[in-house]
Amino acid sequence: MAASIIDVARRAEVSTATVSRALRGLPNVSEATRERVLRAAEELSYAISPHASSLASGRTGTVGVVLPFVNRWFYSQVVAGIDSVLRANDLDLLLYNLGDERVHERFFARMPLRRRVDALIVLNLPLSAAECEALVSMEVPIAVLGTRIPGCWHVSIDNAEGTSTAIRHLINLGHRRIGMITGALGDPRGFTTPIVRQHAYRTVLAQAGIPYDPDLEAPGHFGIEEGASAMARLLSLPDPPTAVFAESDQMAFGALRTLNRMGLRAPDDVSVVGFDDHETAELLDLTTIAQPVAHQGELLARQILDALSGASEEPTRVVVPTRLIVRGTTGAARAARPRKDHSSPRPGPEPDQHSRTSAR
Amino acid sequence: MAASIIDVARRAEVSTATVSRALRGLPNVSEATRERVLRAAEELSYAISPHASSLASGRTGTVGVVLPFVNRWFYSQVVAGIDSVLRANDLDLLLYNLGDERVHERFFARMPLRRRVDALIVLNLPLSAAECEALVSMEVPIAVLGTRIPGCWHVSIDNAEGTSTAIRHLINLGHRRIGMITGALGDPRGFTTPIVRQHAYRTVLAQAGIPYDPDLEAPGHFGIEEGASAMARLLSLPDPPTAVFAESDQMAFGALRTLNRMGLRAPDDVSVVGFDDHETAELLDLTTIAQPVAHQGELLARQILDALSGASEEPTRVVVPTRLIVRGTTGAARAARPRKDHSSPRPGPEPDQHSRTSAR
DNA sequence: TGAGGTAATGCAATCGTTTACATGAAAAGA
DNA sequence: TCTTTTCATGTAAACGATTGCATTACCTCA
Repeated sequence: MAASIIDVARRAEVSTATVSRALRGLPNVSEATRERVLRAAEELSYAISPHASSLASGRTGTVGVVLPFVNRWFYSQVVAGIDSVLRANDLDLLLYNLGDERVHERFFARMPLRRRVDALIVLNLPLSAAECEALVSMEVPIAVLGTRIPGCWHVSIDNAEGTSTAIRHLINLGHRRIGMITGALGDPRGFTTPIVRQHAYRTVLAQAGIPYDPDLEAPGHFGIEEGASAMARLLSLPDPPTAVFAESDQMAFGALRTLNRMGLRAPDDVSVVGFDDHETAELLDLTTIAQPVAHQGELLARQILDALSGASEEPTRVVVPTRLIVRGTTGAARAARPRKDHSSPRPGPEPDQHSRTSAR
Repeated sequence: MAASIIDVARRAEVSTATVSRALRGLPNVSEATRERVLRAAEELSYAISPHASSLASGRTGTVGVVLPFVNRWFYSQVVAGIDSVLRANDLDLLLYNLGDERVHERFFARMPLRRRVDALIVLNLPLSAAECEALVSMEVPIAVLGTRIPGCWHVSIDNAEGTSTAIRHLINLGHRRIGMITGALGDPRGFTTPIVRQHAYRTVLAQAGIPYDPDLEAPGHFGIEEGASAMARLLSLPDPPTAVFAESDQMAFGALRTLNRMGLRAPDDVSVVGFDDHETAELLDLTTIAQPVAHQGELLARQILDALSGASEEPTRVVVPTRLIVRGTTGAARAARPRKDHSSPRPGPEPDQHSRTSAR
């Protein structure tokens, strides 16, 4: 049906080898023949068979992208970034959405990307050692966002730094009772980002001489609803926080909604800081730690291009900066206790003893 | 390096044909041999070469998804829906993001999906007749969301109905000066959805005996920012609207922000209705027309499965219902004029003469 | 016992390229 | 003028499956 390279060769009166070379712009083809071939291909509306080509050449022209949730703002943004640079280099993008645990397992049981892609981009996936091993054994370049896999290319933000900045911002405002709405900490699969952030949170508090209180860490699974209930939990504490750091804007949104529904206001009653600078953060006037999302996708794709072209032999690791964006949901701690005062009157404000820098 | 079917055949002491059949679970293979083959494959950690397989069989096991913006909430949601059912049927998803005009053109110039996918899913893309033709000429089943392409499978919402419902809701609340923040109407590429909605908007107004005023239609390009400035434009009219219908929640968000910044409030000063029921719509208490987004993706994928399995010969067309969700941004029209009253005192309220139903 | 049927397997052509190598002609150098 | 180079092109062997068409062995039934 569809024309094959043989038809083109016949029509241009050359061999298939020449057609192949001419069409791919390889050298050692005379201008005259090249043109003849191009014309023939055009006339037959010839389309190369990518599969035959891959089979023969061993290249697939395809990059696999594996991630947990396409439909979340963050990931879709990263994918867009990846797509833009991949596309510009004529690479196809094969998407694997492994949010569902079953799908995840099945993926690693069957490794459907084996021999199907020239490279792999892994976004923030929680992986067991065996799973990392499985990916690495595909023997293609791999670029990873967030997590670390030995021998792979890396892009990430400095989560510890970002988190510290957020917490220090709150401390500088005089807050001492600071809650954190954590990400998927309970998740048995173990995303690493939340762990790093939690650690930074604790460290900064410790540095500021603020005692650690496990009750102030409430899990929300990066969702709006979960963020909302996490906030509800925090507010129901005998000694509720005067400020809350949510490690994603979405959870912060949920938190704000809870405040609203309880008749409280940010920052008057509780200050709230998010993470990401989600597109609606500005809308809700949310103070947040911004990270360049789509840009990270572009960087990942660039790394892949480098790896593929052999431009740089050794995998690189790039850390992109975060930035504190102060908006309307954070403010100075009030001297008084927020509303619900059961017990334990708080000791005086005594601000800023340890903390110094706040943001860049 | 990697084991091929020949190695497996040798090890299991059968022919490659038998290996192929055994591995794919075809009949006419004795239990004993099948097991032997399976074991051999396992031991060699054999992975089939998808390209060789495609080349020989003519099937690719891949579905192409072509869309304008992966990073917008709506599309990422649809993609997630598609992915879930495709994945469950072992089909791969090749993503094509054609937001950029250049990329779009290049796509149609080179048709990189030709011979590369078993089927195509097209999301809401503005296509010229020639482009439709080009897609159809790929001779694979095509499922389309939103737009219409003759001979293809279709999923869509009833845009006219959804819009009418929104507008009638406002009319029933007593509004007579109703603005619309339209989508990509100015876009030379011509998305069809905005056109349908605009038409419905005009029709309902006409039915209600409300005179048409072109100034009340402000373009926002489905973006928050654009929605915001569209609202600003509407408010700066000599006789500004008392209610505004934005044909996407994102634009409605922008509109709300503008209201906020100008010190106005919904619904007290202006009622606002959105479209989509975006995840943050509830957060902002936005009245909106809800549509089942991920579900539409699933439907598209199912259509493709039907087409591929030959289950149903004729392409089908499914229209999924929308639903008015009344939240806090819409309210009864005030008798008085909103703030800015330059000229033309409005005639009395005279509500609901024509309109009847509001929602289901 | 032999014809006919069926289930399991093998043979070999095919899918449509790429690419190492061979070939020949023309250009360059001696 | 006679080697060498260099460049354009062709030949044919991969690449790694799938599948139509035998072939074989074993049943079944008359």
